[in-house]
Amino acid sequence: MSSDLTDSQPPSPRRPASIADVAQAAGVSVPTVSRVLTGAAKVSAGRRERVLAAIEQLDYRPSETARALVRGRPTTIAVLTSETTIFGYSTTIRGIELAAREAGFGVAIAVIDGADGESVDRAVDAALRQPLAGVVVLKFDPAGVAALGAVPEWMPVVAVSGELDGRVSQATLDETSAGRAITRYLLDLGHATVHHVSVPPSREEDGRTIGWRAALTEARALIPPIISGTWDARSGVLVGRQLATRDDVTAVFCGNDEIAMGVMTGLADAGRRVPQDVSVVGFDDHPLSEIWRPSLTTVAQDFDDLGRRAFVLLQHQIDGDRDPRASSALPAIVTRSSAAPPRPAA
Amino acid sequence: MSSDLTDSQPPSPRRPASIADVAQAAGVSVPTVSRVLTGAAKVSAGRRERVLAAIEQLDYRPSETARALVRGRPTTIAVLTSETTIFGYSTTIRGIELAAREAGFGVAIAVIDGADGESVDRAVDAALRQPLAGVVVLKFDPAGVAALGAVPEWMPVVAVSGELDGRVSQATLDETSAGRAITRYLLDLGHATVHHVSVPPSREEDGRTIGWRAALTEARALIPPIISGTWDARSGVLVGRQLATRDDVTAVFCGNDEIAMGVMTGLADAGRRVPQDVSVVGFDDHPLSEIWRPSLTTVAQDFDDLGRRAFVLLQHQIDGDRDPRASSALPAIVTRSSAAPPRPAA
DNA sequence: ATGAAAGCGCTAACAT
DNA sequence: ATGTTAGCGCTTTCAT
Repeated sequence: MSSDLTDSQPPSPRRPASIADVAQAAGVSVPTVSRVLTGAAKVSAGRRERVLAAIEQLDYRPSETARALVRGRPTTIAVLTSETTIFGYSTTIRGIELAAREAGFGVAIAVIDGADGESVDRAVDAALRQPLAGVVVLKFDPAGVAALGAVPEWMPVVAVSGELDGRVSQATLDETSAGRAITRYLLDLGHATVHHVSVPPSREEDGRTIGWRAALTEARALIPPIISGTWDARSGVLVGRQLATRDDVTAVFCGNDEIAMGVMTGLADAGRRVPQDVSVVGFDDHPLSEIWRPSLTTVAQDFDDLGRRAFVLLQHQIDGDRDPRASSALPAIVTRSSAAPPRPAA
Repeated sequence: MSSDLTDSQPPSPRRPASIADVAQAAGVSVPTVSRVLTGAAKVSAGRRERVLAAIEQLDYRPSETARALVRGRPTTIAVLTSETTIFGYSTTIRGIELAAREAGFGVAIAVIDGADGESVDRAVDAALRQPLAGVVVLKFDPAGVAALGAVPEWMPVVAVSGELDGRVSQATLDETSAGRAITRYLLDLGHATVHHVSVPPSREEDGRTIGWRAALTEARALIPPIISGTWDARSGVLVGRQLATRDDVTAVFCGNDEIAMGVMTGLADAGRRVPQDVSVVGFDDHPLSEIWRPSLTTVAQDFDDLGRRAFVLLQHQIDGDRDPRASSALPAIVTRSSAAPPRPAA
């Protein structure tokens, strides 16, 4: 006798409907609502209908927090990252998000402002203030490395990229092999050696740099000094202009595609042609690499998949697997037009 | 057969220590432990010491889940977006995150897979399962528009970009004025008219398209049919090749920089020079626009600031302000090298 | 099949 | 300053 459906529009409250609201609206007990929600026990068709209708009408969504409390496990994971706008980062994050959602987890994101202790702690603290089932740390750079160190022992965690550690689960792309392969590719084209413009490394030396050196060593080629770039493509332009002044530079392997584009621009600004005068290759397979002219020969990293694998690893941790696992994949060379055999020496 | 030799630590309980365990170990009441944890009230030095010691000894960590449940005031906001990898989106998200963290809020991110009802509901459900203080919807596209409609009435919400609505708080960039200004710029350069390649609009017609038409109308210029592009720069290449076959096209205004780069590539592939034969301008000021050759004349949108403004608006809503507010800013033209006066007619 | 009661771990309101 | 009493929103006994 209480719930006529006439009061169809409740004065939109500033708070979400609770399970009690639904129970009252449907004229059943709270556990009954819970039962239709979870399917834990049978509910008569009639009551189930009324409950479903009430849920619909009140736009009710169960509170994951309350569920987490009673079930003992949160359903949100956090991604710790220093960057969200760079192609590799954002694509990895998307991969994590997709995989997490399929598994019923939400994703929170915490941006680390810098690699210094205070910035890192602030970001990690901010992230850990919410109930978290686990954390994925994007360890593409020093800030990520620092962040990983600041995550408490007891928190399930997986690192993405970076040096293989063995003490923590890790999803990686085999940059070393890829760097070696693309350097080898340039060498096989006939270049005497390959110059290298690095991106800010997450450790002493990035995998791609290590691979580059390995290929050079194997080929007994001269190992030129590394040129340090930043994440900003504009730094590549400067490097390109520098390189244009040197006759001995015929092939350049850049730490990522943005830098490679910058280098090509700098080279072109100074009148050198790519690939006729200088071959340039990148790393990542940025969406614009194909559009760029000459189109960029590069290494395709499957960041989406990297993110997915990271989440799978994290789920193992969350499910109680204490042993760190590793997941690696081999990036593939994408041959386009920015690399060619060197011109015969004058 | 009971215990391994390695059982050096206190009998590691299968469950983490609770506040009750700490209270018991310290010989105080549960609220007292809570008080030293939160600092909500004074605790005598002696008891505080014992509590701290017990916490240390039991390796106790407060359950964020329980805290979240009891506090009621959520400290997380969610960002609903269909994209995380496109420059404008990811930069806006970063702006939101930074502003939110400064204010003590965490940021969850929910990706909308498509504009259809089911995808939208899934994303909104995923986001709303955790306690949320509010939601920011990135309404750059149809999926965002749909998502905004799926957010419950009672939830504080702000829309970013899109058509001005008045029924919801909204942070925007004045695309219409900007589109009009850059079209005007091309007209003033001497072009008879300006062709327009649009990006997928969030409504019938994007602000930049409206501005473009307005400028053309004001100048009594011919209004050519709109060419529809996608978010993929490669579609721009195709458009560019098409355009290259037409003698009447001397100026092209593209809906974003990636498309503009694609169009320039298509034009160049077909032997047309930019800006000598055709002027091309973009929208957004993508980081690579400056590196591109010829460097791209475009409209700089301050997405970071857009994100910040969105959060400020959301905080008003969260603080109880029921009235929708609007925050707008005017993007600025960045003059570079991809636009020039038309060649005198043959 | 259903409701009443208990309790997850914590903080807040109310006592003292 | 400290303990006692109530919940937060939900699931899970345990009766019926």
